[in-house]
Amino acid sequence: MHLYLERNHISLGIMPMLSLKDKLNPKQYEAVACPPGPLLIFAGAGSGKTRVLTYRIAFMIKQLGINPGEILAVTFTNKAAQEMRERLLKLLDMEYLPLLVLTFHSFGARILREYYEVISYKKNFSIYDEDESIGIIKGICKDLQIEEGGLKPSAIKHYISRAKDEMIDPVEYAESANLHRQKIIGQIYIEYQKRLRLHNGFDFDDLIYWPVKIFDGHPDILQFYRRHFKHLLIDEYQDTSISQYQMVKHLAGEHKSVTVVGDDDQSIYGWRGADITNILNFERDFPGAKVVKLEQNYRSTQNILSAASALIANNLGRKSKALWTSLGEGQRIKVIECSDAESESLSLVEQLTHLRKSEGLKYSDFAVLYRTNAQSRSLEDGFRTSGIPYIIVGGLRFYERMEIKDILAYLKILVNPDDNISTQRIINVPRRGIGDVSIDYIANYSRERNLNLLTGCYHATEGKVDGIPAPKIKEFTKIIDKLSKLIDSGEPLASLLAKIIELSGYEASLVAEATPQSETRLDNIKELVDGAAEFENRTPDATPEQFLEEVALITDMDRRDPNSDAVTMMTLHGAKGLEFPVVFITGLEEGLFPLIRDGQIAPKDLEEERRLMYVGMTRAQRHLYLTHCRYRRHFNRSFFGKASRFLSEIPENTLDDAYVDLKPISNRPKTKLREGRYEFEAEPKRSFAIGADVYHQKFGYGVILGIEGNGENEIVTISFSSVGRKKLMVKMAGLKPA
DNA sequence: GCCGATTATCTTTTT
DNA sequence: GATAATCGGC
Ligand SMILES: Nc1ncnc2c1ncn2[C@@H]1O[C@H](COP(=O)(O)OP(=O)(O)OP(=O)(O)O)[C@@H](O)[C@H]1O
Repeated sequence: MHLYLERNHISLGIMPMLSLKDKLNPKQYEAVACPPGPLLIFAGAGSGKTRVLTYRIAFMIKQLGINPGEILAVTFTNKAAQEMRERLLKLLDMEYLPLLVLTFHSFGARILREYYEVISYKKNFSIYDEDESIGIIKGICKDLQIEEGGLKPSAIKHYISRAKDEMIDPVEYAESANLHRQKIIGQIYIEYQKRLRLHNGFDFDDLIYWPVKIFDGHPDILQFYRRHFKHLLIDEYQDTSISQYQMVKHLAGEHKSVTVVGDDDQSIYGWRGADITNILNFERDFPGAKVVKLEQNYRSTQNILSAASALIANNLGRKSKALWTSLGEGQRIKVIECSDAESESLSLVEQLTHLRKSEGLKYSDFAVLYRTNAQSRSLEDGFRTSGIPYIIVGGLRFYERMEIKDILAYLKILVNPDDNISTQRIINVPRRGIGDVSIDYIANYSRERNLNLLTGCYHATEGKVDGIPAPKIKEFTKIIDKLSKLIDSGEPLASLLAKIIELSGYEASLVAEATPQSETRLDNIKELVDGAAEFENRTPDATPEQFLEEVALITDMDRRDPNSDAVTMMTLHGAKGLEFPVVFITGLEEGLFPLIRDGQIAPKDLEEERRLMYVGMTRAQRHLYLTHCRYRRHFNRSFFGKASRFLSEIPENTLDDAYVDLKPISNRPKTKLREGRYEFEAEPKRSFAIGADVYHQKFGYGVILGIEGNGENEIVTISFSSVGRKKLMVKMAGLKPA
């Protein structure tokens, strides 16, 4: 084997073996270079699984001479796909790679773009997001007069999604339903699938479900894909669902060149249908599979690794994995107790500021992680007031914003007129005097005649729909007419969107509103046009449908700009696969993390929370901080007091005791004035800004953390490198800017 | 019937 | 602390 490779390298003169062996340890190399066939790389955090996967692709292309077009690489997020592609380009020293690196969902969408006909769908289908899917379910509950029996539409959607993950079709689901609740869901599921088809739309789960169905029923199509993609490589295999697994099985076919990498301890998407048995049963599913275990961690120091390993050892029934590092003991983990969320944020600022200076780190070397998106609000406050650059990734996505979805809805119905969901969305946006009652009339009229809603609108302009004054609806159809002409004449995407914004009256209505909110909305829709222009540049012969598809599947994670120096704030889920020199895991309170609803948590859910903690801890390279608060306002009331059980599962000897139980700083009294109906926070003149570096004669250098009082009574909280936190009167302290 | 404004509700994690 | 159901004025 080695001989063969050596010879190849010499004759081809590319990707010298030396560099490959330089960059991989023997185990990793074994995985990278083993001949195509079923291969499982099963290993703990930071052991280089993703790296091995990437190198294996490069190896296949350069050393084995495999045509890149025959390789299909699947990642968990679009961002991960993009990163892997970039790394491959660099490794192979190429500018263009005809190789597919994408998510299961993107891949499924591509299959459907080719073969929508065999499942009786039409061209230019829409892809519905979670909100739109739930909207359809709400409509069904209303129309069918189904008493949901306390089931919320979002809960119903969840059950339907899980069914699709398990490839259970609506009729099957309804027939096997035993409980009353399941029967109701089955009924809704049947109607939901019907309506999706009627609107020529798919939900996220359909993007896997239908391609698998197509493969099930059409051996010829399956054969085509098998011939095309002879080598499959899948990252984060522990978080694949049953439907995704079936897709892999289908595609693997006889050739069975399937490389999967994963770590059962990092499975954190069970709630979304991920099935850990996929990875645990790989050897059974693919007889003769080679298994490579990687044990050296290249990311974290020993303290961090020991702590994470001890924590995850509390889970039962896992496959234990050895993990070691040569990076040394490193710093101990610091636990910080704070009085409330506000002081938690300030503590982060304090630690970050010191560490940045003492270690010469960049802001982008830091990550702040949390369990729920809602926590980002209080966390960002301290950063904002201290002027520390940060970026929140995840949460509300750009393309999920109301104004963006409104504009895109216009584009969607131009592309897919059957998309009643989008028609309904913008028929009266901006307001043109067509209320809910009128829309209902047109909707009923349309349904009775098997027309889509848009066609119904045209009928209404001819006075065919009772109770609808033609002129108002004509205002709407005229806009659609004009836009249709533009799209038919091949108007470029960005200018088409600009026309939508103008002709729909959307822009005018926002300008007229003239509030701070309408201003940002205006900015956002302009950014949308810019984004479309950028998309056109990147993919010159792209169609509007392709743009809509990209927009439907893109994650907000892409917003992390590698060139800007900012602290990253994101959920623990979002941090999967990433690494940072310094990681703060926040909100470690019993109830919040682990997250517990209605006072109870199932053992398997608790284990998933623990895996999430494990994922979070193992993102850290050199410094790990864990914070928790004594009090936290959850939403309306309710506060936690107890520290998370996870903290007690971390061995004492990996913790820095100097920071255990740090005294909480007192709450800054908020000076709030009421004036009319608006609330202002007083912003008096300050001698120093929060975050400023200062010098004190006795205490030395420090950073301003907080400021209270005014003029003569101005008091600053300063964190000094020498003595820690102090409160001083500005008048007396004789502070100098440092 | 439509619209703007006020009240109630509810908040995990995401492709 | 943002969105959805509800209310009262036009
Ligand atoms: N042989 C090696 N030599 C030097 N650095 C390595 C080696 N293998 C991996 N690394 C580095 O270790 C870090 C972790 O690698 P990678 O992200 O591939 O691990 P992983 O197993 O996918 O991690 P996780 O499962 O925790 O996301 C990366 O910074 C990578 O560059």
